[in-house]
Amino acid sequence: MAQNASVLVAVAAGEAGGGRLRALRDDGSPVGPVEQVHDFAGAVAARELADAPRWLWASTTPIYAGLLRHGVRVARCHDLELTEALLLAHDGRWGQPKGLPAIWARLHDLPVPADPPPPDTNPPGQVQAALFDELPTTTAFDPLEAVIEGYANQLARVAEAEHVGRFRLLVAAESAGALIAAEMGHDGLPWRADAHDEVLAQLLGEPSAGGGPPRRLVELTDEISRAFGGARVHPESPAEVLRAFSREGIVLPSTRAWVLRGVDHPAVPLIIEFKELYRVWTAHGWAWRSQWVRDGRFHPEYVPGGVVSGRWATRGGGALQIPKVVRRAVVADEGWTFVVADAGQLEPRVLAAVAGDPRLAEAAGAGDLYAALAADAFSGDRARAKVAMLGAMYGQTGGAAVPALAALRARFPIAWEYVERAARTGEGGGLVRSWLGRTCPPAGDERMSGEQARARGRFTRNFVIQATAAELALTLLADLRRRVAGAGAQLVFFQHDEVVVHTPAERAEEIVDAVRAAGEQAGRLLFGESPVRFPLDVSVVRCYADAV
DNA sequence: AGTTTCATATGG
DNA sequence: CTCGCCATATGAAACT
Repeated sequence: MAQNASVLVAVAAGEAGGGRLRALRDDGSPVGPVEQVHDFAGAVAARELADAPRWLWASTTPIYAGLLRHGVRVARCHDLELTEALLLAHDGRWGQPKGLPAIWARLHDLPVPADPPPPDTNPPGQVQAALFDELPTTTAFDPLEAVIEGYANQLARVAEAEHVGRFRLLVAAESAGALIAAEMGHDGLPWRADAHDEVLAQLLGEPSAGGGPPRRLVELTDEISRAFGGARVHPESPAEVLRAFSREGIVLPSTRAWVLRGVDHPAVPLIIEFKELYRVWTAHGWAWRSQWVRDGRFHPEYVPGGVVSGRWATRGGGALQIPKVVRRAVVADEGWTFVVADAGQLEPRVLAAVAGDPRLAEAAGAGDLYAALAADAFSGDRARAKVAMLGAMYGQTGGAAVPALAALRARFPIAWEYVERAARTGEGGGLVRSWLGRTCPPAGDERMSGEQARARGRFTRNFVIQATAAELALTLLADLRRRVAGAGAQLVFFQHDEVVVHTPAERAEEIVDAVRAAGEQAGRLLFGESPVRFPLDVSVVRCYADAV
């Protein structure tokens, strides 16, 4: 590549499919003039084919959705708004407006406009960018110039981060995640209506004609009413269920399933079954499918960085809470298969790595961390080792796990101190960061009561682990995306520590290797030559429900 | 009637 | 074992 070739291209999508582009050097300084194009997607596609630059834009979600609809994909980008959120939080300025107009206004000492509210739940296919409809009308504001200025400013601020190299990795991973989220939402998760119908028919019976409760729910309602002596009870109403029990002399604090399980009454198993089925009917039944599945694909709208810890969220569709039974409907296309990979025991492994506790790291070098932990410090009792580990990461203080926690503390003092320190920082009103530098939001109130402070301590204690786990998963995903692109496979689902690849069946072994390589690479990128391993449980299955 | 909160389920 | 973390989504119940 020629010495002055640009590696970055700043863009601003315009109206009617047009847009403007400007090539930049590595340091963010412009190389050539502003290029005005009428076919924005076409221009991006041509440039991507020529030398695959890093695309610099205000926000991936709206711009890339438009490109994807034109069949255009890119390898790399820098998402200005997501990066701004990371930088503001790193600076203790969580929650300030991060949209392009706000970024620009801060640079020019002008009043900072509020960000537009997130869009309401969109019906599938209607996700549309209105990004540039709501910009200030100031003549000085130019979206493309604002993107370029904002980038130069962000480069300088990133260089001031506490751990610069790590923070750069975080910015890259966050931006790559935004590309992947848009692609996954666009491509969708294979969803077979006939298999879904089979599950629903088996659980619920046939749907009723008027959209009312299906046969099995009607039957259960009758049986429950009979179990209460014949008076009509609506089991979907917790208040009514509590009243029905109290008429029988049974007073309950709630109708939660685990409370009911402790009650000896003929209605209990019926109510529990009703709740499970009612849930499937309302949240993942026929109505859900007609809203979210089209042409054999479920299209959720992922929100990268939507959770404070850096995990993704979704808007609508409940993609991250698909019940296991319903996953029967996720079936690979004919001649295709799924490679499902799950980063097991991710959070304790992350703790071992970030704390640098050699003894815990040794356990985390094993395939089953809890078993290794048990052999080391819990006389082989794996279950006890696991509750102790979870209790330490969540800040458990009471219950049966207390002696196990003491054993953990005695045996792994360095890891223990790492989470304790995070908790103390939170209790004292301080901020904590993930390994790559994602910073937690500040406490809501300046002065915290004792219980509030303890709750805040549990939050910051867990944040340092959960947020680091999220960035390991994101790094893995970004690396995997590069690896699967050449095999004609697609990433179709991602849920915190689990990824599903849809691949031509004959390429499955290649994808399995790619997944394992991505896992190892992600561990190395974050933690260098740490002995901690991040092994993946990998299944090759035609149906998602069959993944182990 | 429309909006907010509660209760309960699901996922990690 | 319901404890301690992060979420979304639904309908019912409680409000304005």
